[in-house]
Parts: sequence; C-alpha cells; structure tokens
Amino acid sequence: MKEQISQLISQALETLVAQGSLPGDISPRIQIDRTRDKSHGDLASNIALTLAKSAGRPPRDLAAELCAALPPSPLVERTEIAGPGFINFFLSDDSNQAIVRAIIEQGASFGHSEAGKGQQVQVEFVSANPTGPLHVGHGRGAAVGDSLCRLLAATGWNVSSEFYYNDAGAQIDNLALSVQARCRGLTPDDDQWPEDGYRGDYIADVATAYMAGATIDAEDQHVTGAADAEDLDAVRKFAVAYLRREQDLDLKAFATHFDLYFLESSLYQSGAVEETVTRLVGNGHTYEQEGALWLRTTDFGDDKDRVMRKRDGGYTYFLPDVAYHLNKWQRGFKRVINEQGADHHSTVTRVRAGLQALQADIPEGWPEYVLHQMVTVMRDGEEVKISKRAGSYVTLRDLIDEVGRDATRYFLVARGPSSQLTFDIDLALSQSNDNPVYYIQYAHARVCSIMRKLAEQGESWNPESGLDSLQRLQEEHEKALLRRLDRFPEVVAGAATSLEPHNVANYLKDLAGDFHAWYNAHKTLVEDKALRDARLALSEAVRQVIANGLDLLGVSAPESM
RNA sequence: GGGGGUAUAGCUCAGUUGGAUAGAGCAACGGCCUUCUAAGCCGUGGGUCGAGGGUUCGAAUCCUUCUACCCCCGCCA
Repeated sequence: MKEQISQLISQALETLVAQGSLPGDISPRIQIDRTRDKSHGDLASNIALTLAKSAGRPPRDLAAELCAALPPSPLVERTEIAGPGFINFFLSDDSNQAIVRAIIEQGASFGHSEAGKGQQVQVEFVSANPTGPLHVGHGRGAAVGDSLCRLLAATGWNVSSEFYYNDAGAQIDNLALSVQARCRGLTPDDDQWPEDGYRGDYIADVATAYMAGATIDAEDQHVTGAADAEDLDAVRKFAVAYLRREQDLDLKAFATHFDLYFLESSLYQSGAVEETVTRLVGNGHTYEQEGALWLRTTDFGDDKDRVMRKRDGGYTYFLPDVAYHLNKWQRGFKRVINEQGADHHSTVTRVRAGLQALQADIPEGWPEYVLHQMVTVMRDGEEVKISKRAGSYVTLRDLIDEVGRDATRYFLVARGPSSQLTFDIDLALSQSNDNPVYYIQYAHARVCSIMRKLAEQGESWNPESGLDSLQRLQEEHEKALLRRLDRFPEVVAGAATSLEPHNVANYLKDLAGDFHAWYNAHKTLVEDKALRDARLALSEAVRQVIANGLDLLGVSAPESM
C-alpha cells in the first residue's frame, strides 16, 4: 500500500518538475508514514516539508500543488493538507477492505515475504555448556533466538540454527570431579568435596545414573554409564551426555529446535585450532610474553591484547571461538547472527578482532550480535534466586513447569533484548486480563468459538459471500481492525530487519485489543447473512493473523481456553 | 578508571528509526454478564520523556556534557 502511494507521489513530482514548479535536480526520498490519529487519514507524507527548502517554497503551497498533480487512483478517497504541510491520504473503503481477502487467500503465509531471497543465514543461540540445567537467562536466549529464526525464515531467509558448546575444558573437568565425588558418596559440605565443585542436586542424579549403568540418548550424545567411580574420563563423557540430554528436554519443553550441535572438541580433533594459531602467527599479529602467546587484538579495536595460548600450553576459550567462527565462514555463511547474554559482551570485539587478524577477507562487522540483558525472577514482589535443583539459579524447567511454555516464551520475548527483564511469576500465572499471553490467545479462541456457535446453529460460513460483502464493514471498530491487519506484514518485516521479535508481541497485543473491543460492541452472528458473512470474514482474518504472529513467537494458538 | 547497556505515568514497558496533541497494560476510581466464552468491554484521573547544552521547519528519538542503576574488564566460559 505504501509502495503504491509512493508511486502516485512520484508521478506528481515529475509533473511539477515538467511544469517548472520544481527544480529538476531534486532527488527526494519519498517517505510514507502510518498516521497515529485517524483524523489524519490512513497514510501521510512529509514530502512537501522536506522539499520546501530546496524548492524555496512554503511547504503548504508545495503540498497543495502536489495534491493537485496527483493522478487519480481508486485507492485514494481524498487527500488533505494538514499541520505544517503534511499530505494526508484517506484511503478508499475498497483498498482498506482488500486486506481481508489477502489474508484469507494467503492463510498461514500472510505476512511473510521474500526479502531474504533465499540467502543463507546462521543463527547461533543458547550455546550453554553442559554443566547444569538451563537457567532463565538461557531461556531468554532460546526464546529470542528461536523467534529470530522464525522471523528470518518468514522473510525469505534460509536459516540454520546452531548450538555450540564446550565439552572438554576446565569447567567440564570440574563437572567430572563433582560427579565423581558424588559417586564416592561425598556431599558438597564434606571436606574432600572438590574446590569450586558444582553443588546442585542434579550432580547427585548424574552420579546415581552413572553408577546404575544407565544409557543416555541425547540429540548428539549417546553413552552408557561405566559404573566405575575411578574412571574419570568415563565419568566426564557420561556427565556431558547426561546434561546435554537434560538440556534437550528443557529445549523440547520450550519448543526450540536446533539444526546442528557443534562441539568445541571437534575443533581440536580436526586440527582447526592449530591451523588458526598457525595463521595468526604467520600473519604477524602475535607475540610471546611471560611464556604465553598473545594476539595483538588492540590492532583491531580491542582495549587490550589477549592471551591465546596459556603458559601451561592450553588454549584460552578465545582461540577456539575464533576457530569456530572461521569454520562458520568456511561453511559459506555470509551472514551469521549470534544471540548471547550481554555478560559475554566482551567477546564481540575479541572474536571480530581474531577474525580480522586471520586476513581471510571476512567483513569487519561479521558476525552480527544480538545481546540480551539480564533476567531477574520475581515472586510475591521478591527476587527469586535459588533453585533446589540447580543450587544457585532459577532453572528454565522450573519456570515452564510452573507457568507453562506459552507464558514463559511470551514473557521472555516480549521485551526488547537490550532491556533488563523482570520475570514476574505471579503475573505470568494470573488468568486475567493482566496477562497479555492469554489476552492474545483468548482473541484467537473467541473467533473459533464463534465458528463453533455458528455450526451449532446448523449454519456455515460462506467465505465467498463474506468477501463479496466486505463493503458492509462500516463500523469504526471494523475500520480500526482493517487498519491494524494491514500493518502486519510491515511489522514482521521490521522485526526481522531490526532483529527485535518483541515488536510482534506488541502488535499482537494491540490487535487482540482491537478485536475484543469490536466483539463487545457488535454481534457477529446477526440475522443479515451478508453482514454476518462479512464479519465472519473479518473475524477469520483476525484469527489467521494472530495465529501467524503467535507462531513467530513460538506460542500456541488454542481453539478454546 | 575503561568498555557496553538502560533511564518515558505510582509499577511493568511500547514508541513505526527525525513528524502532527508522547501511548498500552497493571495499580486507583466508576460502570457493563437472561444476548457469539466477563481470561472480555466502556469511562475517569495520572507526564519537566533522568538533567543541561546543541543540530532544524520539527527531537523521547541525532550530537555533546553530566547524573543514577545493571553487565563486563581472568593465562575462566
């Protein structure tokens, strides 16, 4: 719609230039905005304001000439000049109502686009190390990351989702020692308990399963417990598999899927880490100091240089990170998005610096990052910190068990990633209009309920009759809904471009509000069949858009509540 | 001390990338169920957009200085 109005203006500008009213050397960027106030029409352009200076004319005069030069169009009912020189477009009923037909014809794909042109994009998110259950912060990463994947897929990108984890480093040794201690019957309060060992109850569960010879089938790990407390390597392998399976269950309960699980250890096995070191040294960006090998990341914008190889010969996490991203690049991903907690912010400059130092023709801003701020959990007005299972943090599973998957996902994705998030358990649990998840789902269920009611009356909805009678939708509530529905494709495209899924959540709340207001003001199942079918068409369009929007957030659209 | 983030109604947060009189929900107050699900609707009140300066036709939005809070600043990940 914006595009079509833009073309009308463009033609009017050419006319004015031809008439000599405007200089020929102008190159205006035609901007069309949705109006905030419906008394300003449906769409507005500031073109006269932006051209006023270069044309040396008062903006309102310019606007008047532009309006006069606009070619007639069935889309536009009339135009007005307002304020300092805005041109307001009042669209015709036909053009506003056409959206209903578009939605019903396109169904689940309405709102989708081909903007990505099938290009590949890889999204890495969660990437938790297998040292314990996923916590709320991982949950936010999962909700945002998965929703980004859905948004990018809906806008024409070919998306690969990936989960990267360290299965071998110092933290995993610590995990193995903790499980081994439990196998030996120790508890965290014993003197012999490993220093900095993991104290959560889940460690005991891992030990029990290991000693019982249990078999673990995770997405990417398959191990049987050796039942030998002294075999630390077997304990380690088992613990990693066990906790990966736990995380799989967490992610499954959260309806989050990954195309690939990438192991840090594979970078050592394939020689990618060594190769990366060789290239960095060969490119002259390294030096040795105090027995360690440093990368001069300050050459690439870092505030200090970083150690790559420790004095003891082991690598810091930083180096495999660079090797991993080189691997992504070599796999052909020209676009990569990493979704991480903001506490890992310092890795952004570092990884990019490492990639530049490779001199592999990787663009400076590659990869992209989406960083989410911290999550705190509140209950009864107080911060919740301790989980029995995990010991020191609130697990994602606890939340899903308590408030449900839909509410958990919605709340974690409904705020901009850069805002700190307070997860209010009482609010997420409340079954009232306090709770936006149910508010939106209820709108969807209400439409389904109307359709059921119609069937109970022995009637059925005739879509063709409804679409042919759309001009009967003349109530203000109906016009507001039409305007709202028309915006959905822009909202999806915008959320995908800015990598901000919360825009979809906000839109759905507004759409549901418009629908509930209409529902209460006007009955759908009226005697007049043409009006009834038209209202059913509008209802069905609302239902479809809510379903499509909720799907982008990974939230279900129930047919009844 | 350095880097990043945030600051908008009593609370939680939006604000279409610089547009017209800054919005929503909650909380407060007052209404609406014999009528398609009241997990709903209607109405009222509520603001120095953290503070100062700047850019311009026009700023919550861009630049600058300052203040407060959060995160990071390890040869941990």
